[in-house]
Amino acid sequence: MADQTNQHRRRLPPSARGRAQDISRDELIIGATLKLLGEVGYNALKMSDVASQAGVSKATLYRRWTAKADLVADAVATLNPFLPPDYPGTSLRDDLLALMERASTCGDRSDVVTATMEMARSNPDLYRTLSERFTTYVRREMGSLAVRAVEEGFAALSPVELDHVSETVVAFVTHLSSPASKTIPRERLIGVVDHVLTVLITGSRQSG
Amino acid sequence: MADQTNQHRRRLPPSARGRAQDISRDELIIGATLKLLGEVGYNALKMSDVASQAGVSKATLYRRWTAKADLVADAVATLNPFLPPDYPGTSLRDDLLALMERASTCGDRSDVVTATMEMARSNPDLYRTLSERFTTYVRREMGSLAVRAVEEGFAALSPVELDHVSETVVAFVTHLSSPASKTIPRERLIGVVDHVLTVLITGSRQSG
DNA sequence: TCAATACGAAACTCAAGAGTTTCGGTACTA
DNA sequence: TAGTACCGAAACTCTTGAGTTTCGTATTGA
Repeated sequence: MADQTNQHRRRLPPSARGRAQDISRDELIIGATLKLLGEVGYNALKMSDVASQAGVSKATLYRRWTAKADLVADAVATLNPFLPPDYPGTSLRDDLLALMERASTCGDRSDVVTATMEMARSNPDLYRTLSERFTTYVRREMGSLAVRAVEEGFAALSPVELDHVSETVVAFVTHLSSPASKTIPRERLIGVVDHVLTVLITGSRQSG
Repeated sequence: MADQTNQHRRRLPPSARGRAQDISRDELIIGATLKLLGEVGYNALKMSDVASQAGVSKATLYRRWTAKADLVADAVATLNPFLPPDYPGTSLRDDLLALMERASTCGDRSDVVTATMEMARSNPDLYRTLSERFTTYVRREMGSLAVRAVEEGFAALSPVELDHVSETVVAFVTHLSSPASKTIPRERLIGVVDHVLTVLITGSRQSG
């Protein structure tokens, strides 16, 4: 599992001679970028705000990234914490819910989802990359859930069907990530799990 | 069915005396706005471009709308052609596909969907309004399709279930409206219809 | 006919914000 | 210890684009 994340890193290389760059500042800058990105979105994000939020000078920013778009691209690319959710394992339903919650919060940075949509038009490549990464993550997790579903006695899903269930999860997470509410109400996630995902996986709906 | 669309019209009222405004220019301006909005999105949309595209002077624009946001809001509000699709009526599947196609093209202006997402962050109210209108439209059409499904012998869907199917349609349409491709590939729509919507409505999947 | 307003064209004002530069000083390396 | 590159702070340049104003002309209602 090689890391393909660094493929498109846009951070400028530090110089060979002279005083070394303080690498710990990278982290501060990326963190500040993500925080502000979540709060105000891409267009309203100001480099000067990033600098002051990171406790760093603007010159330091531009010593590492040549442009705002590059910095943001690298920052968002950092959003890897697509760790497997803590599956309660009590039921398929509960596990699905756990997955939805994890996916919709992106590891505690839910607002970045809408910020990404905002960037989509001007940075289609970046959008595509993130979108694919996200889908891949969900698909992988859904695969393991599907295995468990079979163990619970449900008919197995074909790979194609699994793809569609995964896409459904992604579609709902992005759709529900409204810029209005910071977090997706839990009831809505439950509704999707009970009335959509469960139906797709088990192939039958309960009366109601 | 009163028209609630004009509720928030932001166009300035014309003066009582003096030369009358040429109302036919409104149409040109709105048209140009929608066209450019689809092409370049909201942020990159320039008022001067709208003016020249409409064959109108910038002064004329500002005689009618005080700000870019207002013009765009009115323009997007125009996007009412949420007419019922031409249902082929040959099968539930075909009708679903027709609905998906209609919804995803918004009456031939598919790009506006992604432009709307771009505006979501800075204009949450506008986004909410459009989103609700869209959902309402899909929900209404889905209702009539559900009736037909019952006639074909499928178990009836509860209102709650119908809501979720409708939301699924909306989620997929917005999700598939990538800024990359102008139109959503038909195969993808078919995939969603066959592997998601049909399953949700009929409550069973064919062997995959 | 006349006052009021619309129209296009084009020059204009203004604010915001990206990116740069300078400076006084610090830290690393050879 | 000399040279180089780092750092923060702050002033700076420049572009972009929204919104305004002016002017010469065309309409309209009274």
